[in-house]
Amino acid sequence: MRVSKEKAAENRGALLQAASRLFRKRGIDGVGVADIAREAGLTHGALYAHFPSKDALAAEAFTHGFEGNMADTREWAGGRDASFQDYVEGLISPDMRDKVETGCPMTASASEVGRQGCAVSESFAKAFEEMTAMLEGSLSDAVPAPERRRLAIAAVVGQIGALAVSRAVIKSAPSLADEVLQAVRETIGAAHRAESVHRE
Amino acid sequence: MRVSKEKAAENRGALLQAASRLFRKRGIDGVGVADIAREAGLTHGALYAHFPSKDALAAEAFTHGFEGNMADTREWAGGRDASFQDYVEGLISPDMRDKVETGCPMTASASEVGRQGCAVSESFAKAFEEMTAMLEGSLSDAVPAPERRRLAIAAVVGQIGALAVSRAVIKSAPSLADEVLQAVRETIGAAHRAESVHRE
DNA sequence: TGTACATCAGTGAACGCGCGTTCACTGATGTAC
DNA sequence: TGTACATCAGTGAACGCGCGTTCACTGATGTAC
Repeated sequence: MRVSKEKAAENRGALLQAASRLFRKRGIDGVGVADIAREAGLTHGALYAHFPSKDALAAEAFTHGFEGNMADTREWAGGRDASFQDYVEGLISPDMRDKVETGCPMTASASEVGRQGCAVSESFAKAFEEMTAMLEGSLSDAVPAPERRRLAIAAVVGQIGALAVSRAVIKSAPSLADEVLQAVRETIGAAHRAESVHRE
Repeated sequence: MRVSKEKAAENRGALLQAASRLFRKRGIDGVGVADIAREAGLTHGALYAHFPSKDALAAEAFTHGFEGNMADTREWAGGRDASFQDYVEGLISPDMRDKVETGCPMTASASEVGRQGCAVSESFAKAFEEMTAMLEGSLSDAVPAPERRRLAIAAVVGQIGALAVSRAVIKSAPSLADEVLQAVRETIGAAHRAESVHRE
């Protein structure tokens, strides 16, 4: 039965939200379109009125999840006027590791994206650039411009790698899971300090 | 029909080899047991004479692939008496990114392992420790002992993260794919230099 | 060494199930008069 | 504003297919005598 434009837009949003959450939790290959539709309170047929295929949904859901996560991060950072070091401490932490379903989709799906279609790869690349720009902006003038981008890229990669590894080993080696996060935080901190020009 | 002990052991090895290669290429959820058996020249039923379940096979295949990759790396490193910097340059490179099927299983499956069973997590943790120990051993006395392990962990995480990100964006942003590798290499290099004690 | 037979690696059909996608249909919405 | 009707979001059965796993069976291997 037909539904109002507002309701249709709302349903589309619910599908994106459900897809985004489930893909992060169980992986893109680990979730079926029926699961997504059910969580959004619809049937699987309705999904195809909004998205041409699962792959197209995956790409949009990736962007949707990333934008939501970026908004949360910006709010968190804005409240404390976050420095680069604040970002590194906040993003590469046990809290972030345990927040899979609402956390960063790049981290949740890093090693799967290369096997998905081109649309998902594009969503990932855009998200990576946006995250990098945010971190780059948090670096002070003490770090010369070219090294700013380099450090920002390394921090984002460090977050993605550290959270993925920490999640991978937490079932069998919980203390290693925490050690990994700390090691990456400290190493990025050391590189940050090394690249800073101190003139007094 | 029954088969000689030697042939059975050989078939088991072929199953592990096929599983290991396919899991790296298409992901654990992206490969069926029939695909694996077919590549090993057997039928899917035979697989269950060697492994109790797909999950158990995945854990063994992970270790198998990792051991093979470690042997290759040790041979490569032994030939040139590799330093920490050599490892970083060699492991975080476009060559390694393009070598998915025979490359490091940790890198190929990083974000999927957390969703697999405990056996796979254990294989991952063991592999991570082994890789870390190898890199730690490559660091000279110029770096104090506690920082050696920290740098080694960061380098392994850096490799896993950098290759995963590079593979994720290569379809849509090839130049970013290379930039990421270089940025991580240089940042680990900077941290390495910063942690080295220079007494003259 | 030769024979009888238990073992078991491997086969292939079958199990129930969930997958992504399609499609004829429904009926409230939105529009044209 | 009231009525007639085209639109189309959503339903649910059905499509063909592949999934992981089980199992009765085969027949060469390995062993006991």
